[in-house]
Amino acid sequence: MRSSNVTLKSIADRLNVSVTTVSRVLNGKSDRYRISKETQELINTAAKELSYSPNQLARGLRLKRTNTIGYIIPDISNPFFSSIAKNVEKSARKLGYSILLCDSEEDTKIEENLLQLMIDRKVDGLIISPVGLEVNHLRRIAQKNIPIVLLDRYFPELNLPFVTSDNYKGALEAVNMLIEHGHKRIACIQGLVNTSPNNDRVRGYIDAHKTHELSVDKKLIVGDSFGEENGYIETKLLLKQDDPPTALFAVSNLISLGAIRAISEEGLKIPDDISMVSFDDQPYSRFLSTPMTTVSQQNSQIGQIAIKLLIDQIESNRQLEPKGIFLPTRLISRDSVKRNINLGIKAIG
Amino acid sequence: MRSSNVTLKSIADRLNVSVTTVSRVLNGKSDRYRISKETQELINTAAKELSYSPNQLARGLRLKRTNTIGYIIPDISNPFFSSIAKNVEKSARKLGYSILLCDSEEDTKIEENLLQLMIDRKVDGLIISPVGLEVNHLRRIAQKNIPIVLLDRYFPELNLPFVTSDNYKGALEAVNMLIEHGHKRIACIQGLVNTSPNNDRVRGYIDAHKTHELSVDKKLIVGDSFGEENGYIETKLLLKQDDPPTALFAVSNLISLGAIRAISEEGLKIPDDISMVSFDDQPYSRFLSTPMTTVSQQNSQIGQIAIKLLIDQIESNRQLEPKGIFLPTRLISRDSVKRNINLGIKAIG
DNA sequence: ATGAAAGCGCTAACAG
DNA sequence: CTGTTAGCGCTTTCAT
Repeated sequence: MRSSNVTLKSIADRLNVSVTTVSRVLNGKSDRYRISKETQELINTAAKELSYSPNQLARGLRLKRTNTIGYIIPDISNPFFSSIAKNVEKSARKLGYSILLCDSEEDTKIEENLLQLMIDRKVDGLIISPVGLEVNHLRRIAQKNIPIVLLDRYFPELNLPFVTSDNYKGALEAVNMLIEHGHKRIACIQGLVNTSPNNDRVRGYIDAHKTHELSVDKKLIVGDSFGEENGYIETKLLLKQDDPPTALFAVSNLISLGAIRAISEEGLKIPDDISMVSFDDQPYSRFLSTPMTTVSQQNSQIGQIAIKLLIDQIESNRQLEPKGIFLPTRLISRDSVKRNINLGIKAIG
Repeated sequence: MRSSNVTLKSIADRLNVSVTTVSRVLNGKSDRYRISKETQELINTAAKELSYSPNQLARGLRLKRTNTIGYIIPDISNPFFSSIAKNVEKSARKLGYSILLCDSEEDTKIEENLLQLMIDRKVDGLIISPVGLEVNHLRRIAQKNIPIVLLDRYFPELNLPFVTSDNYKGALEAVNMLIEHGHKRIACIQGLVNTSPNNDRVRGYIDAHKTHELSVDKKLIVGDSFGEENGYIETKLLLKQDDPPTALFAVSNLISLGAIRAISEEGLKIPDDISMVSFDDQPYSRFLSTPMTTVSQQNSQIGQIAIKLLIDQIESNRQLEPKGIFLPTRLISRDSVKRNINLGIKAIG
């Protein structure tokens, strides 16, 4: 029951023409094949009347082209990813592509299955924010010459185009600022370890110390996930240390939410008792009980650029010489950082 | 270049058997067709060796079944929708379905096109959070007997299954509480007018007044979109009124963010100068400068139930007797509501 | 226990 | 100016 089934054939039969002709007219190739005005008329009106619409499955099978893009994200409910997803979908749609969306739940195994699933569904290309701990499944894709663009997370050792924020510089700038405000014990609550955004941000954190000839206390680099829970737990522990940090560098928006929870539970105040800066600006960041100083990423550009890169690749039918694109971040100063008076001699700003 | 193309045929040729046999074995129908153990072996190993994986386009064309669900949302970057999307995708994936995701940008025209696009792609069913102002395109779908479930927004006049929060009761409870705290001039900043969640919430707002034999000042019901901007603008205007409200009922999380911005710009404090309660709890709600009293919805259940309902419909191959499911909300009290001392005589809690 | 053939709906090569 | 034919990769009916 469930089908309308107006096909090229049904139109052809009804008008006593061949499916070829119908196909040609309906695909705007009337001129190239010099189809008579009358048959054009006939076919067009019939198609409209029956509200014909081509079966994209059949079309895709024949053409080896589906106009759909596979999109794999580690967590669509994370506002960072969903704001990017918005622009990925929108840009794709404007260029005539649809999005097959899957969530890998930060699980490499799931990601791997999803990848196969998308290949089987014959997507024209892939945008993926990989979990980032394993490369081999991605390398396999690359070898199959399926157009692909990595988003947010990349692999230095892998020759694939990617677009991401300049996480290193963003972190460097943020931690520099903290140090210049007199902080010497700055904790870094990291996300998923060995993931490029994480590594780059931690590297920025460390280099900021080096620049200021400050040693890094390894015990102050903690955590292992981009989630809220991680921020909460690690902050709890940090605050219990013998020599607790005077400032916190939270590597993601969710981490900082967890950190805030822990800090307030301990009856402490930001920035009076502890200063804080967080990666990822969010619409609510400025309205938090202490408006948060953040490192803001260009979420809308990231998605757009990734799609453009990918569709270029698809439509030019050539492998892109793989290049990585780093987008600059912006440090947004609000109220969560205070000069550290204990030792804060060097006045600033 | 771009293809591996291990097909049933290529396996069949290599082993000198028919594609039929290969198909049967690989689909686990060996027993039913009494395929010999040897050929089974042969085929299975060959398939593994070549890492065969069926072309889902071909399969879908033949079977008229794609195991994909079309999902249309008005704004994936809205954390309310993205948290639902998380569970829609996850539940679908667990049951063997993929999600074709599109964003209608709260635009009926786009929504209509998207609907056709999904039908052409032969999705097995549809989950849609419709814009909600127009019904006809949805009615048309219903008539085509394509399984569909409405999410968040529904149409009383339309016989389609839906799942949504009990917006009426949620609003009723919230505004009741405000009134019982002595507020008599409560503004309601609404979302997209004539949309079911909006209408139900506004109705709750009005009925709360009726219950307490309080008249409703129409000038206090303002706004026209679920976005942040709307919250900002309307709050600005409200605060300039001759007899400004002592409390605000914001119909969405984004609206409340806008309202907060306006309130703080005017140098006012929540709840000292104005009380506030907002629909939609978010992870950050408790950390706002004034922890926000909210009406919390069961986002994860909503998505799950919608998918279950839809897949039931798909796999039972029958139209569901369309029923609407309303999920209860929960009022989370925090610090954004204060007893109104001006006239607040009736003490409470 | 296995295969041949038809067909899902479409496009393209070739033919006139 | 139009049509015939083949085929994309798969499943299923009907035969044997």
